[in-house]
Amino acid sequence: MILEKKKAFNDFALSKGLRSTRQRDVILDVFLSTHQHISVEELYLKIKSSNTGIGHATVYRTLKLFAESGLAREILLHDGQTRYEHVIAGEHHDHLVCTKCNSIVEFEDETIEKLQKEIAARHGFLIKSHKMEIYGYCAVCKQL
Amino acid sequence: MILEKKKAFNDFALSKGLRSTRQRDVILDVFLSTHQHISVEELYLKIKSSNTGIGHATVYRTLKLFAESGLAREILLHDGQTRYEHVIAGEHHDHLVCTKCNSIVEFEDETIEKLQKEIAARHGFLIKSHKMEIYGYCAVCKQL
DNA sequence: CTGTAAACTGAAATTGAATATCAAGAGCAT
DNA sequence: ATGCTCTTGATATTCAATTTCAGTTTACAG
Repeated sequence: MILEKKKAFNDFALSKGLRSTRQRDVILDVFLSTHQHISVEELYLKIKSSNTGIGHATVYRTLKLFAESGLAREILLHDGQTRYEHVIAGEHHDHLVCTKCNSIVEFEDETIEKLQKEIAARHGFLIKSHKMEIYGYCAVCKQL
Repeated sequence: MILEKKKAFNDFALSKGLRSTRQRDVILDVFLSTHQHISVEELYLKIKSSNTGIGHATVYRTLKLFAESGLAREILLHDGQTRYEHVIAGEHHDHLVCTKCNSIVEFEDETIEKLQKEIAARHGFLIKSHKMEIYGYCAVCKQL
C-alpha cells in the first residue's frame, strides 16, 4: 500500500520530468507515516525532529507536488493553516470538523453519495469530485 | 428583503451591545448589493471607490460581524482570499461548481440535511453549519 | 566515467491576507 | 452637555506561504 503510493508518485514524477531526490523521499515517507489532516507546519516539525535538515520551502513545495500527483488533497479549515490529507483510491470520505478544537472525524455515507448523483443528474451536471464538511462542536467540546 | 436583513443585523447588534455606525451601514449596504461570494478585498475596493473613507480593518471586522450575526457565511476557496456569501434565512443551499466555466448552481436537499443530522448524532457532534460542494462539469461544459 | 544542462534545495527575503495596537472620534444613556 | 464605552483607521505586526538565487544535485549523453 505504501509501496504502491511511492510507485504512483514516482510515475508522476517521471511523467513530469521531475527528479528523484533525498528530500522528496523523506517527505513522502513522513507524510505516508502520518494520519489524516496534517498541516504543513506539523509535517515540517516532524521532519525537522529527525535531523534531516530539510527546509521549510521544500516541504511546502513537495506537498503541493503530492497534491498535484493525486496522492494528497489540500484541505482548508478556518484556522489559516493548510492541511493535507491522504487520497485513498476509490474511497471518498467527508468531515465533521470541530471549530473549537479543530479535530476532524471522517465519515462516509452511501445514501448521501447517491443523492448527490441524483441531484447532479437533475442538473445535467457531471461530477468529478465533491467535498462535504459539517462544522460544529465535537462530543468533547460541546460539553465545555 | 434587504430591509429585513438590515433589521436582523440591527437586532443582533442590539443584543450584543454593538453600536450603530455610519461605517457598518455603508458596508452592509454594499454587501447586500453584491451577488454571491465576494472577497473582502473586492468589497473593500467597492467601498473605497465611493469615497466613504472606510478603512481596511473596519471592513474585515464588519464582515466577521456579519458572519457572526448569521447574515453572511465565510467561504474558503483555494486562492488565499476569504470570501463571504449571503445567508438566506431558512434556506440552506449547497453548490454545484463547474470547474470549467466557474459557474455555480445552488441546490437544496432535505434528505441530505436529515442524513447529516443523523451522522452528527451518531458521533455526538453538534452541528453549527455545513458546506457541500460538488465539483465537475456543468450541462453546457460537459459537451465541449 | 566525465561534463553539462536542467532541476532542486534552503536560507533569507518577500508577499499578502488578516489581525492587533492605540490614540482620536463617535454613539448613547443619563 | 457629560461621561462611559464602543468604534474607527492609520500603522505596525503577525504568520502562512511563496519567491529569490547562489550553490548543489541529478540525469544523461558522449
